[in-house]
Amino acid sequence: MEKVRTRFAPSPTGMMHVGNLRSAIFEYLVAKHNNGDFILRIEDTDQTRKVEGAIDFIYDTCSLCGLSPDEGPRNGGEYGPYIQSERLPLYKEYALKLVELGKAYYCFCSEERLNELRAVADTNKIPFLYDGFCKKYTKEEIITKTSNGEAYVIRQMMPKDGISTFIDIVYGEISIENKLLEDQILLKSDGYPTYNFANVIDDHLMAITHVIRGNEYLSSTPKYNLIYDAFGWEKPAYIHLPMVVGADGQKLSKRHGASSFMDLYNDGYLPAAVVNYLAFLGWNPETTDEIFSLEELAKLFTPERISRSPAVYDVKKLNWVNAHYIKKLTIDELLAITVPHLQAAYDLNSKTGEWIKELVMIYQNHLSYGKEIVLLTDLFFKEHIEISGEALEFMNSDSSISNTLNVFKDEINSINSWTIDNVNIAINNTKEKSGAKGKLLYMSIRIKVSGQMHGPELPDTIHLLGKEVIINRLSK
RNA sequence: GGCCCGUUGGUGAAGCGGCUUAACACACAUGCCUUUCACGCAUGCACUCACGAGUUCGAAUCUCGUACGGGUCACCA
Repeated sequence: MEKVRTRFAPSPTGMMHVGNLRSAIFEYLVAKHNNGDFILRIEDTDQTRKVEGAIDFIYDTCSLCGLSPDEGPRNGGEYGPYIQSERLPLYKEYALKLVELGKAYYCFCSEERLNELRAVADTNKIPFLYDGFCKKYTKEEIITKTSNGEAYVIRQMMPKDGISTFIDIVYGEISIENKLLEDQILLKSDGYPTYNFANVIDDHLMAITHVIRGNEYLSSTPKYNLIYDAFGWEKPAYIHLPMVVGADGQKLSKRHGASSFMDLYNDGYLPAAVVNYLAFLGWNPETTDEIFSLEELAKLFTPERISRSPAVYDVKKLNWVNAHYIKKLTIDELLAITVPHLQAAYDLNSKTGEWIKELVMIYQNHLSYGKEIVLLTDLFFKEHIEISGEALEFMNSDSSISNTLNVFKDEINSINSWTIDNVNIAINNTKEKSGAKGKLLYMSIRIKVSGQMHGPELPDTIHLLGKEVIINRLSK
């Protein structure tokens, strides 16, 4: 059997969006499930949108996520080059071949004429399709025009009747009437190919067996198939992925929060957790388990189980998955994703390394992502804490509370050696001397010293806060 | 507007003609655990699968229509 080859083909336009990453994951998974190769190809045919450094970004994201390409611009391979701007002569050669085959033609139409055509279509409320005006030129006319330096593009010549049908592994049989297909541009006037052309040429030349991409390409796939047919090439298997949308059902974009992978990474999300979560966007294994490593996913992954309906990118679920991974982290790994955020937000100069370590540790089970540590621990860095809302209500709910807190303050004061055990003894003594117990004892103290109703173990919290701060807060 | 795709609970999502009295997870509620909250554990939570019709002994599952949502119609990918 021929070796399975998939490709991730991003355009280097900046950030790597979670939607792109998710495509890359699926592409990687299909390849690895079949012991195949995963290829990285850079589609930089739009010179106006090119962003410097974007290729590094793509590589960094892939390597953080464990999606290392078997072939690509940095590591090479026998099908290179893997950057489309370095393959320009190839596209021209194939475009010209297509002209010779009568499946493409030169077009000299100006932008003005095209705009007029569009305006007419618009007022008539019909879809705009290029009218094929330039098909009329003879070979001689074309030679004259081009040697005069007239700008031209090369357009694909579409059949005017019949129906094109293809099978998509996810969506099944898709049929589209040929008369709806536009004579799309293959080669732009700047000599660069369009995506529509370069993509097909490269997929074939690079021996890609499975084309995996977003379902926005579903309706244009027949156009690509026509190119394969014109050259007599074998067509790849198609796997179109359901779109990733935000909670409002709209296509995922900036306003849905941190949807660039690097933003997530910088906020202390773990790549393994993000990959795990993203793999479940529009796919699931038959089991009900949800936590899998990349290797496990590769074993399990079958494109037949990809869903057809849009997948909702849900940060709450991501948080849950990420929290799951955080709970398994070693202390050093945990420090790595939290301490930089603490440093950025608070003055840590007066704190010892031990203290910071203890702080981070008691929050390990409470953390959804690294940066959240800043939100959760502000009670350790604030000069004044405020008691309000439900917490204030609780403090006013029983007249015995202020006496309990006074007793507790005395107990804290009498501690000589500041240890968690001694803090515990102080709490126990307070219970005996004041008669307060359970919630009335613990919650009162918790609120008074932290201002919050939830948090890690109370003795741990008190110990970390320090005797001086505790006395201070109990005195207010 | 034409064409293509989708529509299961508060949310995400299984289900692919009888094994479904519709998984599982998040959220929520209750109980247990912990001398407190949380964590963890247990239990509960869709008399029903957008709506209408049809096929069938039998439909969330197949067909058609309607409604709603999305995608696509660039010298962008």
